[in-house]
Amino acid sequence: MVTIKDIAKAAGVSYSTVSKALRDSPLVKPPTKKRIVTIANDLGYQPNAAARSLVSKKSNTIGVVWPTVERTAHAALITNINEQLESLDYTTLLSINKIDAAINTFNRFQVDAILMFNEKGYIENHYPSNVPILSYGIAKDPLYPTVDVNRREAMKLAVKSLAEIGHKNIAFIGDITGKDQLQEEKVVGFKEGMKEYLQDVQKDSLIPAPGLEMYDGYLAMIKRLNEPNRPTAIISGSYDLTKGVIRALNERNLSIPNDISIISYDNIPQMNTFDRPISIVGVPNEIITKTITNALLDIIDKKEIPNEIILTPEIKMNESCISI
Amino acid sequence: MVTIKDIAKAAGVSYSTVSKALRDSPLVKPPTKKRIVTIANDLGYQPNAAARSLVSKKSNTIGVVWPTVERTAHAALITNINEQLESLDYTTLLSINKIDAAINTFNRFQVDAILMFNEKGYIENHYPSNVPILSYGIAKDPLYPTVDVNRREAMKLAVKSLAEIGHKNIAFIGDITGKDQLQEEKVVGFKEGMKEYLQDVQKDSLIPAPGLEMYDGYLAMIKRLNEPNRPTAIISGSYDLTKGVIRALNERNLSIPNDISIISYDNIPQMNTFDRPISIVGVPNEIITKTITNALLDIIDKKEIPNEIILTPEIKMNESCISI
DNA sequence: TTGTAGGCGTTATCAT
DNA sequence: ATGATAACGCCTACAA
Repeated sequence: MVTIKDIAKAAGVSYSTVSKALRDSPLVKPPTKKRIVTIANDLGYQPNAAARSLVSKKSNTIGVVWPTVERTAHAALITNINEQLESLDYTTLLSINKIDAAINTFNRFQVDAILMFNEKGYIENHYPSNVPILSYGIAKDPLYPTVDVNRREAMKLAVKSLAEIGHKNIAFIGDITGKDQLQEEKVVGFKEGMKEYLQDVQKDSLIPAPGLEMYDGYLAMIKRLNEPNRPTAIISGSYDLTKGVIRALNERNLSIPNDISIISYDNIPQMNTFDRPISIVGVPNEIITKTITNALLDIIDKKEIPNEIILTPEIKMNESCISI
Repeated sequence: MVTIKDIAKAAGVSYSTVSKALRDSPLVKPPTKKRIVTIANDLGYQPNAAARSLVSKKSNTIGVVWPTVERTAHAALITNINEQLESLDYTTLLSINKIDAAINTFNRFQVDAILMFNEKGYIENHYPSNVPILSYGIAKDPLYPTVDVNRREAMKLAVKSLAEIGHKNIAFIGDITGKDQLQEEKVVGFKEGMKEYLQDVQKDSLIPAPGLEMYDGYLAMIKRLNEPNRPTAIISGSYDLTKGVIRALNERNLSIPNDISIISYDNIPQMNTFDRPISIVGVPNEIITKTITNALLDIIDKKEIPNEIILTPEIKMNESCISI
């Protein structure tokens, strides 16, 4: 392992000069600086994070608690956040350990902040941590400052938009079991919308998907199509479900939008990869990640941030929906 | 942040005694030790990883380079490895940055070893690193010690087993584009097996799946079933594809194994979640992870390890295959 | 403009 | 059995 002392020796200067040079301090003459930097590169110098954060109390690192790798739902989010933080000179480290273990690890490593993915929609415990924590998920009486998306509003918005162009028989497809709070919010929003903008939710307006994968959407939709009273519009709870729904409609030779209009939740770039445009409702991915990144930087700087940052969804209607 | 000095003050001892007590050294009297530990807990003491690894040159941490979170293929592997390392008192940290950036980060943090997921099947560059690197993926002329699975052998084994019970019309379903070396190995193995144990590969013995997800398997299989000369046995390239194949067969009212026998690659626990047993070929997940964990520990201890550790697949035949 | 010295939290080697 | 002290690699006043 090559240290600044090695560089100092090679450059014939003191190691504090090296330290300054490498941090591009104006206190060192350009030629000296240049020489030192060159030598550092030649030697393949890597600053020692341990030593650095020991003295500076800063690691320029963000820890992400991510207990369930298997769920790809948030992968796009993390990829994005990672990129943004990198451009800000922060390193992102992930831990897939249990929440408490992960938080412990990040405390020992003195990361500057912790981002906690609150996947199930609730956090049971308050975990002791010297490092500030930001949570992403449902913001109901949150133990930590929380960034969340107003899923309820998103669904109401979708219903409203469809009602405005004459739809009455609208169905929601998604997880309606109530086990996952994040999903439950969508159901509630849908119901509220139906009550507000139309008469009420008919029983069969909820199409239960056994899971949130594409295939679940496919199966659920096929099942629904075999029953009477076909809806004129579908609101899908997620991108993957939408994929399945489209496949089911294709299989039955039903046209979007002539037979069925469709709006999908999840405002992510992948939504544009369908063979036809699909109307979208949700908070754009970049807005979510930008918000999280900024909040992270703010809590690092010990700025006051609101305890709940609730993002408002947008709707992008296009030719996947027609008036009726 | 509470340090050992704070504890020392509170306990009325020197901080070096505290250090010993916390590391459970025999050099400190039991009562003193107990008192110190209690105080440490009360104060919520967390050892500082930076200071510790600075002096001990050890961080008890493994860095995992994982450039593509979106691919769930290795999620089960990582989860397992993480658990095993945790039980050995090692912490696992993931980075989804580009390979070179990730390796840099881990070098700065002085992790004890780096595990690199070689997802595409090849590593282009040799990345400078003071920390030893272990790679998981194709071991062809590897730049780093590598753990890999003999996918080729797995496919040959599958063909052999089917040939032995009388099958002649065997088809392989998977990625046959040759773009992914890991997948290509399977194709080669299948072809070799067909040549060795039967006459040859017929053209339509390869069923091309556009991707590796369940739905790809479903589509590809449906397409194949619409063509003449139905195979009597299918060898599937992955767990997800198998899910799709089964769905397609169900849809066409074809019975496993009466109409078609089936063997699937991927020896993972999830294989047991089908509604019927499916024959499996591959290296059991735990063996892969055990091997990786052990190799990691070995390179940390600077033990010599073979440059390539190629794992030999097993086959578990069951009632999803019948004689013909 | 450069060098010296103190300290970050911890471990390990000495003394006491 | 306990305490003092040097060292790990780096940063930052401060001195020269």
